[in-house]
Amino acid sequence: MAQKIKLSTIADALGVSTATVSLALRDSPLVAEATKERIKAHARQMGYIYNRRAASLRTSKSGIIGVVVHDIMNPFYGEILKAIETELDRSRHTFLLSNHYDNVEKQRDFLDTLLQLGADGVIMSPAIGTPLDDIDLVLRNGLPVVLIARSIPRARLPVFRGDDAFGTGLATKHLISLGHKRIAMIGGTDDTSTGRDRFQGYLQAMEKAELPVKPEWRIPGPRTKQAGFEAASEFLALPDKPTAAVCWNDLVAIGMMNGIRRAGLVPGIDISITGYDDLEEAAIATPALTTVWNGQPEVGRRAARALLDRIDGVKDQSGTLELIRPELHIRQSTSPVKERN
Amino acid sequence: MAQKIKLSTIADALGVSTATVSLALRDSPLVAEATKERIKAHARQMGYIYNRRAASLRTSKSGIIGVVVHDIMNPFYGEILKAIETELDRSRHTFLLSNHYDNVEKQRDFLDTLLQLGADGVIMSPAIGTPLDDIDLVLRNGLPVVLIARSIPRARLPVFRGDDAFGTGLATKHLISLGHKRIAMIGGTDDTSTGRDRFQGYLQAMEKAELPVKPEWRIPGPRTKQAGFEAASEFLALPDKPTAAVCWNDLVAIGMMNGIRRAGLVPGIDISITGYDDLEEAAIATPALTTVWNGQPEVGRRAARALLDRIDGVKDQSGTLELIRPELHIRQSTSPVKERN
DNA sequence: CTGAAAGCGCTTACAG
DNA sequence: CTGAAAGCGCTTACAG
Repeated sequence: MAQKIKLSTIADALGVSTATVSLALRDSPLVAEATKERIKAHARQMGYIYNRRAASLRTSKSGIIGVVVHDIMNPFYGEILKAIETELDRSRHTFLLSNHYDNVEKQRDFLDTLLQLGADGVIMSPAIGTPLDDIDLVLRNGLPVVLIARSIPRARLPVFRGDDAFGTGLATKHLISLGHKRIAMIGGTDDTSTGRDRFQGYLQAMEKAELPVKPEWRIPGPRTKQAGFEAASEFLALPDKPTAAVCWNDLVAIGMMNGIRRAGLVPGIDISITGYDDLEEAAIATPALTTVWNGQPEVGRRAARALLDRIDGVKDQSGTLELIRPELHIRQSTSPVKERN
Repeated sequence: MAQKIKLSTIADALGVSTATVSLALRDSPLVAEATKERIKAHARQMGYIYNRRAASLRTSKSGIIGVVVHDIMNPFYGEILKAIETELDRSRHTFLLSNHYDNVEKQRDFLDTLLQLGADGVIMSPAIGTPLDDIDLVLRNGLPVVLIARSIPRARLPVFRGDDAFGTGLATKHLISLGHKRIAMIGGTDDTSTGRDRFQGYLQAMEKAELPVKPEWRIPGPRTKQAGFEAASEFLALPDKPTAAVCWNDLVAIGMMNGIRRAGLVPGIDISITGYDDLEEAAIATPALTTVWNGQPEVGRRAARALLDRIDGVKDQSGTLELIRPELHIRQSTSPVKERN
């Protein structure tokens, strides 16, 4: 590997100062056009590599934005990340990604790394049980935070997420309108705002229709395809078996449809199923999944925009809560009730 | 936000030098135990944040390892990433992730960022058409590179991937052993080593069994569920319709099974299907997918290990090619041929 | 339009 | 075991 080229190498070679080279490479109007061209050409030819650590040490801006979510392999987050990536690319920020797997320690390590690297901001879907102290530490050190998908109780932070109660309400009412009376709610946890809200939306819709809700009809827990698949047998063994299920998300719904089919029943005909999120996969599942669009691209885009605005000092909207309004997408996994004994 | 705490703040407060503080915080044996404790306690109490850019500027180590793949939303890469993450966490490296979407420019931008940040190494599944020059630039600047999943022709780099030709050979032979004679190969591109190898494995198995291969039976392109779903109708419209399909990967296979079911046929009975990769999802698809295990955890683990060894100067194994031996996992999506019409 | 100089916050020889 | 000093490679007032 050749001798390291730095600003002073170029400055010396061309007989100018490092200040001029620095300015020229960043296209400053302070440098004469001809000088600029000469410097840029030489830098290119020498294979000069800009040292961002040095610049960052001096300016205390790093161009790094951190993003932490539960698990990037979950397509729900994947779809949000794609939107964030698109926004950040446009602003030439580098984004540093991490999973916390709902492990508060792991999340804290990552936030620490961001602080050490002098990150410009962080977008996070907070781990279950994130203490306010962890957020305070970050804010005290001047790192702006924007939340996605989940809120943290009592934290004054901008948050972008869907209106979960409204969403499961839509799904539940849809099933009720198809004549279903015994409707289960499968998956999710009451440890997150999302979990509580989705369950509430279902409960309220049932109550409003004056339909009874048996405690056994709530099978909490499942959040993945695998878990949804396993929950199918539990569901099918329920006494006074429900004819429909509102699922926590599309993954659980798709897993459950697979499980139902394995048991010899036809999902969408024998049992109606709704999902949540409207992942790309929902439309090509068989039967195509009736689900609630949860605005992933909107969440990602707006969160990234809000953070960038904040970094650029455009505005400080701490405490903003933007609920994206979900939409019901009706497909083939729900159909009029067909009473079976 | 409070005054920034730095080494000298602590040094001044305790009446020692910054050198001592620096050493103490890194637990150097050069500092007396009592002094160390005093310094650490004070640092903790003051909320000191280590400035990694400053340290990195001085030491020219950053603790950052870059990882670029085609698309992290693809669970094949997701499963590899999980293994890499586990290895790197252990060594306290931060990993910087990016998708290149097979866009050479985007990949180059990312490599550039890594160079600017003084990354310690990079693990990449190179974009289609990656020029040797891009790799040379990175190597010339002292950044070690390890490849996963795909090779770059003529690049002397360690690469970790599955033995693709052997793998599709396994799948094809399995179908032949079930009596299938007309077997299609769906998806993948001949623009990557992987694509060429998988097609070759299929071809060779067919030839060895003296079965004819019609050009129409090769439907190149699909690599996602969506595309596999769409390819189903193309497949079903084939003249002299095949009774089985070797699919590029599990995503294509699962998409195709959905498409076949939509057309009123039963995948696994009417048409036998094989996947590739053995994603977690393969086992819970319905029917459960017969597929080829492609060693994602092994690929990730070994690639990370190799890079870390390289960084620690343990060894330089440029040119190593580690082919992980695939295994056939037989499930319900393949069954003895049942001639129709 | 250009240059000389200071400083960002660390770590590393070197001296004691 | 501890300290004084130099230097990593930039950028930013400031002066001209």
